[in-house]
Formats: sequence, structure tokens, C-alpha cells
Amino acid sequence: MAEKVRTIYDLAELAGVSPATVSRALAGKNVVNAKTAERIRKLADEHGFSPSSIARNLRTRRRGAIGVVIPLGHELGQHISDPFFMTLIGCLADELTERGFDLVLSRVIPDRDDWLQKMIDADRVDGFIIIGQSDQSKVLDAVAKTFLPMVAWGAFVQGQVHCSVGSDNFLGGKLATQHLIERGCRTIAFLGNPQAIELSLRLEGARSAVSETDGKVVLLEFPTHLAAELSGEEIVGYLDHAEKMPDGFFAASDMIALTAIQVLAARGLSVPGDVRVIGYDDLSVARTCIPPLTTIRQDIAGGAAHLVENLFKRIEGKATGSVVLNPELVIRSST
Amino acid sequence: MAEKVRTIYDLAELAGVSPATVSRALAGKNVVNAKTAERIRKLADEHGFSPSSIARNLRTRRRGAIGVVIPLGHELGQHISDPFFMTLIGCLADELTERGFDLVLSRVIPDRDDWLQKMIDADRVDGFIIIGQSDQSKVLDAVAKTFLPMVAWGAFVQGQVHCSVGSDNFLGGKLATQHLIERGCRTIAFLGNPQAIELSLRLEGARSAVSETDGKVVLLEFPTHLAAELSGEEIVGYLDHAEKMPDGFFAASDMIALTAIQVLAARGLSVPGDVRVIGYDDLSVARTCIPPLTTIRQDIAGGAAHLVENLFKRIEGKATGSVVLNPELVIRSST
DNA sequence: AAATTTTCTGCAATCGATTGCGCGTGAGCG
DNA sequence: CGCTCACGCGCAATCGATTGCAGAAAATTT
Repeated sequence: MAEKVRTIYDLAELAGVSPATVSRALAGKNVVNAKTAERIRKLADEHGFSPSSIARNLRTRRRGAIGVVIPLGHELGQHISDPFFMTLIGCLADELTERGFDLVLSRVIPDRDDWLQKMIDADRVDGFIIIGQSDQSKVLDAVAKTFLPMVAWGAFVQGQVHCSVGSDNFLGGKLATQHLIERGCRTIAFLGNPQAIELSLRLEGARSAVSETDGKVVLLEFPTHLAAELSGEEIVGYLDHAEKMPDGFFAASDMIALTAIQVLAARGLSVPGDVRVIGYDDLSVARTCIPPLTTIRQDIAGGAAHLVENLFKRIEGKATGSVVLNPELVIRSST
Repeated sequence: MAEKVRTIYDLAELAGVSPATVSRALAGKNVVNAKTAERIRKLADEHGFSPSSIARNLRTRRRGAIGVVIPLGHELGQHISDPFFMTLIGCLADELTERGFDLVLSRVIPDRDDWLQKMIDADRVDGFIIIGQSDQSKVLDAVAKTFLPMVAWGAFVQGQVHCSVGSDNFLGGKLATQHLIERGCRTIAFLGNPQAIELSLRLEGARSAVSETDGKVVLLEFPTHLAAELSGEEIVGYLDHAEKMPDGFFAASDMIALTAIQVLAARGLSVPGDVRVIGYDDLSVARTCIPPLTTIRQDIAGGAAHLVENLFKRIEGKATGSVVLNPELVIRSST
């Protein structure tokens, strides 16, 4: 059994049929006789043969692959290690694999405005999933006017052209803050960088919740220059200079919350005894850390499913609206 | 300027030359007259034209893409969110992009032994980078006998057939433990799942360091069923039942170390005052947490560079040996 | 000025599948 | 028994580039 079966022509010869028939049999088309098809398929896997996907791609003008791109805005290298995005990518990988599509990953540093158009022109994938709009919303909007198969994870803002899937960050921020207030917190610190659009919405939500208390609660804002990570030192710095010691912390991500808990512990403050801490995302680590973290759950798997579903609709030419998912308060022990 | 330039034929007509010339001009071959080439290139980007990579791939038998695959062994979903792997993937993305290659990401659940062969047969990429051998070393070895363009991140064991790049986990474990001993620890706890080959080597290293102390130091082993994450509860459980309270912790990953620090803080033990904790990996979080974590540094970017370099050598047909990188002790404040 | 070499360019085959169209065959029908 | 109609299958064109080979034009040599 020499390994000479490289093309459907070889296999056709072996099976005594035409390459066309082999092609149809392997593609599972019902126009070919069931027995013939079966025989061909058997032969194919005896010889470990599977038709060249590249040739197929060329002929069918379909690529069988989706580009997942992470625009890095200004924050080189930070984004990609964000556990939230990574979990999302994992879910996307599952979702796409299930549909028989490959996932082509790119991180791009958007130096010129045509980075996306270049990727489209390269024509290697059937569609794009953009993870986080970064500061590239205009680019996305410009492209979206004529290019359908693209969806972005991230915030939805009125009037945007491109299709996005994301959770309601304003609502999430509000829920988190209301929860702290209900738990009795009167001085709440927000930890996170509001330069990132999503985090700024969470902060807005927090402000909204606080403003509904008629001044009974004050909100301290501890911004930082990194979206995903807030260093322990930074938090220490804020605490040292805070006009008033917070009794509640709303961390804009679970990772930040973890750092906060450590910092507080180092100062002899127990959570939730002395201060309460709520996170955001509900990463798996939120469940396993000590104390288990109260947090705002973003449905990552659900988000991935929506992204993929909308993308495939768009690949078929149907326009789709943006999706705003509802965040959910998950109460554990840290509040 | 109607958008009719879809193929090199269209462009050839516009330029008044043959498609062959267009192809050569765009590929930057020096056989074509410099002026003609320039004219063609100018025309090409006026019309936003770039030749179909799929057609090229078919003709040249090169794919311009590398498969990065994460075998999930038994631990569904856990691996992918491991910050270490994610950082590695980020570096790989940079490295590959720089060489003009796409990165095709797959997570596979190795249910049948032919998962890798199937991927090879699909013929969509020029080579594979396997992230972590999981429990699939035999599969890798079997494939490596006849299939060159593949390298794996992970452990190197005597006699293995496939090419691996990884750091010396035994040495790393030894360094970590010796450091704890030097700091005065006499009861050291290892936190991590030795079912993962890399972690088991770290444990070996720890044992070796301890055995050189003539019984002055004891090693407690706190295994767990998860490689990457160790839940706080589990650690609590170990502490409650430990015959002797450890004064030093060797966590098999930085993430585990973070959890450990939290648990200890919750028990009123300060780090490094009461107990010392050392991590492994030197993720960026190790620098920013409180207290900054002493850890064993794995050179992720360097590892990625080696992986890619070896892979490309192999794509060119040159065999390469495995690479074992030296881990490095990074002393911060947690010990 | 003729001969030779160099420089460009074009022809046509090729990469490996998919698919519209048409033909032959046997079943179903009157 | 002749006619229609599915059903299976094959022919050949096609997807969009790349490249060996050969020939024309220009440059160089003799």
C-alpha cells in the first residue's frame, strides 16, 4: 500500500471512477450512489486521504477560517494576557471548531488606519471577530459600512455602525455598587482605568448608583494607567492618600479585586469583615480564591456564542443588530 | 475607477502586460524591469489589489500559517486560561506575525490517537507548535518519526523523539527550594499537581534540594487535581491537616502562589514575616502583587523565539535538537 | 556590421479540488 | 413494446495565482 494517494485523481483511479465522483462522495453529496460513496470513503480512509482544503478553498471561495483579532491600541502586550479575553478566545475556539472553522489569531498594533482593510484584502478568512474595540471604533465603523462579516466584542454606543456583542457595563457597574451600598458601605472606591470605554461605563454605573442615595454614599475614583491590571503599589498609594478610608471596593475586574484583597490583608484589614470587595467578570479564579469573590458575572461562553452566531449570519449576508447582554450579580463571600 | 481588479489578469490588462509579469512584479522578483515593476505596483495599490493568497498557497504548496495547538488532556477548559500559556501564545503571535505567518489556534481534546495526524492531513499549515505535551507524548513521538515540522513546548525527557523547548523544571524546582532553605525554612510545602509532567519535575527538584540537607528540612507535598489552579479551599484543607505547619511554600505556579498568600493572610500569617512563599513562572502579576513575589523566571519570550526558530529550521528540512532553557531565581519580597 | 550575450516578457502548464451540463441506463408508465 | 423520467456518473471549465521554458529585443563584443 504505497502512499501514492495524494489527490482525488489518484483515489478515483483506485476506485475506478472519475475524480468528480470522488469529490462528491467525499463531500457527502447524495447524488452519488450510496454504495459507490461508501466504497470511496472506505478507500479514502484506508489510505489516510483527505482532499486538499486549500484547493477546495480556492474553488469554493470559502476559507473555512475566521480571523480573531486583538487590536492593541496603546497598551502593548497587556491585553493579550488579560484572563478575560483569553477565556473568551478559548470559548471562541470551541465554538468555531464545532462549526468546522479554524481560528486565525492576530494581534495588531493599529499604527495605520488601513490595518483592517489590509487584513480583509488578504482574503484568508471568511470573517472577523474583533476582541475589544480598543480605540479603533472609527476604523471598525468605516469598514462596517461596506464589509458585512465582522463583529466585535465590546461596548455598544448609540449610532455605531459595526455590530458589537458585549454586556451592559453601565448596568453591571450599577449592580455592583448597589450591592455594596446594600451591604452597608458608605465610602466606595472604584478601582480601574476609565480610559477603557468599557470600564468607564462601569464607573458611570457606579456614579449613578451613588447619586441615587442622596449623598449618603461617596464614591472615590482610583484610576490607573492600565486597563486590565492595577498594581498593588498603586492601590497602596491611593489608600495612603485617600481623604477617607473606603469601606467598600468596586474593582473593575476580578484580577484587580484579587490584588486589592491582598493589599487590604497586608494592612490587617479583613474581607469582608472590615471592608467589602466586589469584582467584575466572574473568572474561574473568583470561585477558587479566598474569600470567594462576589462579582458581576459576564457570560463569556454566551458572549462567544452570540459573536459566532451573528458572524455567521453576516457571512450569509444578513445584517444583524448589536447584542447587549445582561450582567448578573453573583454573591459570594467577599462582601 | 470601478472596482474590477480582482485578479492579476485584470491588473495585467490595465498595465498592458501579461499576468506572469504582474505576478513577478508583485512578488518582487528582480527579473522584471524596474520601471515596469514600479508601475505595476503603483497600479496595484491604487486599486487596493493584492493577489489571492489562497491561489498562491495552492500553487506554491506553502501555507503561510502555523498551527498552534493546545492538547487538553483531561483538563477541559482549564489549560487555555492559564496565564502562562496565554502569554506564550501572545509571544508566538508576535514572532510569527513578524515572519509573515498566520497563527491558527486549535484546542484539541485528544479522544483518539490520530488527532494530530488528522490535522497534518488537513494540510492547512506549514508546521505545528504544540503547547504542552499534556499526556500525549507518545502521540507526538509517533508522529515525529516521519513528520518534521513540529515542535512542542514542554518537558524534555531522555529518549523522546519529538523536538521540545522548555525550561529545566528540575533545576527550577531545586533553585526555588534551595532559596527557601537559605531563607531559613525548615518545613517546606510543595503546592501543585505532580500529574503534570512539568510540575512533577519541579517537585523532583524540590526533593533533591531537601535531600541534600541531611534531614534538617522536611518536604510536604500538597498535590491537587488541577495543574494550573489550586483552589483556596484545597490549600486550607491541607493546612488544617498538616502534621506540621510549613514555614515555606513552593508554589508550582505564580497563580497558585497568589492564592496561597491570600489563604495565609486570611489565617493571620504574614508573608514573608511568618511564612515565605515562592512562585514559578514570573508572570507579570508577580511583579505587581503585594508583596511582590519571589519566583522562578521562565523566559517566555525567549522560549517562543526558540520554538519558532526551531520550527522554521524543521520546515526547511533540518532536524533540530530539543532546547532546555535555564530557569532563573528572581528574588522579590515574598521570601 | 555581424555575432553573441543579457535582459525582459509571454505562453501555457500546473497546483487540487468543485460543479454545471449532458449522456446513458434502467425503472415506471400507458 | 415504446416513451418518459430519475438517477448516477463523467467531461471539461473554473477558482487565481506561479514558474519553466523559449523567444524577442536590447546591449555588448568582436
